[in-house]
Amino acid sequence: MIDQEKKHQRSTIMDIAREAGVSISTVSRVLNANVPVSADTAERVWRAIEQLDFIPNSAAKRLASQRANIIGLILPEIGGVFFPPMLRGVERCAREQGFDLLIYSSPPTEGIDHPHKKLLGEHNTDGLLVFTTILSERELAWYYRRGFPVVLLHRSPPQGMEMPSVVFENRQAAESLIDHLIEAHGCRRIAFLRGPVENEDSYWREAGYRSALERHSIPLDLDLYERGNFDAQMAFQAVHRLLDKGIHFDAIFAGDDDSSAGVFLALKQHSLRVPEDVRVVGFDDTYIAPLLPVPLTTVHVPIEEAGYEAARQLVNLIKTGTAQQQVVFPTQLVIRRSCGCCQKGS
Amino acid sequence: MIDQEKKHQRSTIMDIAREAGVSISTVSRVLNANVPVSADTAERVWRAIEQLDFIPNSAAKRLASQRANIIGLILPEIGGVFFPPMLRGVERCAREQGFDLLIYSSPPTEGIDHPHKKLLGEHNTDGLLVFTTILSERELAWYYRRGFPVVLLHRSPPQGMEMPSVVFENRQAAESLIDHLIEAHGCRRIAFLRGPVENEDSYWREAGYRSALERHSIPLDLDLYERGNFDAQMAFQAVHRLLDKGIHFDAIFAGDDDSSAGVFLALKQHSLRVPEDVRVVGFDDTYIAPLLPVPLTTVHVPIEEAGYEAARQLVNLIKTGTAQQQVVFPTQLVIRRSCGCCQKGS
DNA sequence: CTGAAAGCGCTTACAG
DNA sequence: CTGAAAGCGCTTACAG
Repeated sequence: MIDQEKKHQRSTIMDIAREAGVSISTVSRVLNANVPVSADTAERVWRAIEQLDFIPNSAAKRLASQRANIIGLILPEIGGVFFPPMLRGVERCAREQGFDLLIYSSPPTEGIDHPHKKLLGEHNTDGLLVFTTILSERELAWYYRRGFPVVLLHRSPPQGMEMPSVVFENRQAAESLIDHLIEAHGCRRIAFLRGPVENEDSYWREAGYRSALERHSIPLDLDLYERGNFDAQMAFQAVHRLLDKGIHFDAIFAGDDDSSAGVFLALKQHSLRVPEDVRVVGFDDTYIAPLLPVPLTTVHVPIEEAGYEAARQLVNLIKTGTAQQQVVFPTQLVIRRSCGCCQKGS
Repeated sequence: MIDQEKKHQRSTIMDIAREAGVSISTVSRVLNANVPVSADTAERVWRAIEQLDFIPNSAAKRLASQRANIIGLILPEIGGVFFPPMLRGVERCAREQGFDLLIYSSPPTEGIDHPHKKLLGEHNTDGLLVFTTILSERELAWYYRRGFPVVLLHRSPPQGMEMPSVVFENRQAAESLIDHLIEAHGCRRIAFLRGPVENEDSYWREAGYRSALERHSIPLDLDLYERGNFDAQMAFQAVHRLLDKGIHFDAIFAGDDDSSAGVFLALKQHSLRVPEDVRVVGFDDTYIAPLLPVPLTTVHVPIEEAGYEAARQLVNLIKTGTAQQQVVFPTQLVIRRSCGCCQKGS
């Protein structure tokens, strides 16, 4: 067991003022550099700060200034390969802007009324970054009514709320992915693993899938439509269901990269080869895409950049009261080998 | 562009006091439930709180109580598959304990003196969770001298500092992993990809590797010793270097699971089959282990549990001034197929 | 069980 | 350019 000593006495702005022979107002001014201060006063103050190893107390600062300089990030759960780059982007921006980052990952909370308002809000942050569907429309409205800065990431604002949002181009990219399978590889029976039901990315990827089929006059076959949930485990089971039902397909659009990993595993257990027997495509181009059993054909999504940008918009909204209505990040088809391309190439 | 309305006026403890017809002291007491309050006063206060949708201002609370109820987590960088479960554990514990979680991921900062002390410390948190080598010994000492609560995760305390730490059993597990390759599969030339130089896990995994070789009278061959850095990219290059130099080996201990992914890729490019030509083992048992081209034989490390436990120790240290000196989590060999076991089995 | 009052460590008009 | 003073919204001895 460790028994910790008494706490060391921190120095305050008053100690600095005394040491430098000025008032605390002046110390505050040199710290914040928002008002002109004579060079040699500043010099003396800095020396005192250095000497006493002074770091301003954030709670006092926040209380007095009515600004927290904290942004909150709230997301449904921390997992998969998608989350780290997003957080990296958010964190980098926060640091650059001098904001602290408070993070909450919340398990599903069905039926509870506004479960989050006590965790993250005007009482402890200046604004909130909200990832996908973690907050219900009612909860978003709660913040919105108060004029509390919120930026949505991977989600568009609900009807009637003008909230800035950062999203991706999903539909077109999904369409070209499916186009590629049909046109370059002659696929006609492309299974689709749908993502989470409420998820917007999921919705648009499906729209792209449907539209590609339609443009090529391939009727939608509901047998080929399965639940994937953007999750390797679920995808694994979904493919097993398809195979157990004896459904035939020549390709699978897994919905995202994580799901593709589960797809590979299930196919292998049934001794189906990729891409010879079944072609597989994902979405996101996370770091596992090139590492999968067959390098994955997928769509590149600039996840870290989007995280950064969302934080940027939030800081703008906090500081200036304005932000861009919607930022849509472009995505890009990445052809590797799981679709059947480059069979013998590098 | 979005232009946000004026901010909504938040209610304070004074509004509640007025509404409930009591003093602010009483409101504070029912909120904190640390002092007896008569049932019907409490009732009235709660009603007022409900009605005015009151949430106490954390900055004021922190300033007045001299407790932040925030723990800080500081780590070198956010990436790989290791990070999400760790953060999930930390976050879950923080939430359960009513602590906010502040997170800093810092790029390498060589040569700067105490670069972190302004980011995370007594001025904005109650204590710090420090992951691996992100803080230098000097920086740790800086916090230590002040009696600031710090718990180390994946790292033992430096000489002379009694800091609680949460670590894993690496050495024995690595040894059994290598034992298995030698005894069950007759390997004699086992390449080793070392992790980051300063990393403690890396150090002990190497110790286990060496000791297994020694116990089987296999001389250590430095040709088989490469830099891996716990990273798929680096591992990929390392394996290429080995092969380009024409060095022969019958197995690779990749150092961790991420590295194994890079190893698979490099071997495939050289048309070497796993496990027929080369057996591969990893460490950590992250979620990609079963998803790799050949399900990975590795060592299970309870990452999320350790994150949770580290946060738990930190909260203890903050609240009671005491914590366990060191918590060592057991690890466990997980045999899959990349070592050559279960060739035709499930 | 309850209230009045001091105090936490800053910021920021207001004077000068 | 600088200082004195009020105030941010809570907590917590101190009395009663």
